[in-house]
Amino acid sequence: MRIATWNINSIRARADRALAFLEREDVDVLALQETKCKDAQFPREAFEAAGYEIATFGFSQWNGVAILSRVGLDDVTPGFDGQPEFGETPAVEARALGATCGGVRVWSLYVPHGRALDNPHYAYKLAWLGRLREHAVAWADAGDKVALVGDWNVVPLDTDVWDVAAFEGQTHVSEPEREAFRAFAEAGYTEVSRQFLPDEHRYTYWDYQQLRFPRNEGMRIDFAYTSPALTPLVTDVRIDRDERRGKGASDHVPVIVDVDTSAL
DNA sequence: ATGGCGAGCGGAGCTCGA
Repeated sequence: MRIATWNINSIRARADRALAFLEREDVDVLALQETKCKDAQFPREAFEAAGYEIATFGFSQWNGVAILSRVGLDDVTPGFDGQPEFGETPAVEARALGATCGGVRVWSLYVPHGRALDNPHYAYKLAWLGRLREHAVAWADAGDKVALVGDWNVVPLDTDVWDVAAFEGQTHVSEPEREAFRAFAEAGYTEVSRQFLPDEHRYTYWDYQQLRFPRNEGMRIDFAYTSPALTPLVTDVRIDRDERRGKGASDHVPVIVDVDTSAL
């Protein structure tokens, strides 16, 4: 089974690219982030015609997550219990969606950005990751095969960005964020993109501005954490860097995880 | 060259992103 995760930066602007990607890479399950639409606005028809079931979770033009699957889509869960809220009128944002696909519990995650170290969004980000980790521990203890995939908005290592000094004092590289990210590994999860692609300066995101992609000045912020029961079944991970090329690309590229489900 | 912000909303210029 092939699972992919992709911050697509608007599904309506890039439905064609998503369809081409699914076909090109023969993807079974696609976790999307930043769909940027309400559930009713999601362009379902083209994906259904291609053989996918669709679960969406979106309230507005902000955030939004979805899961497409052609290997089953069960127990769909918008958000996780106790998910921290944000906003003037605090509310759960559309940043997490769980579904069971072909024996694997997949969570499409769009971790809050943080905005700045002194911004309330930063505390929100840390609380959000902390609460998710509590669930992750319980799922691992239960022996579940869990894939926590998405845009984590954390740069775990200095070598996951072209010039870490340029990010001094900013979000994504701060120690509390890195600690919150590592906490999943300490809970027994394995970030399998690192396992299969350990080389430095291998990015999943390049800003639209300042020729970041042509200069290969990017960041590695999209990851796939697998639970102890799932990790041994992962046979390969790839980053589809070519998806960043050309007109109309998202600023993120897909991360592709292959799972041996022959025993499931 | 793989390219110089992009998307949504709304109908200009703002918010958000990382």
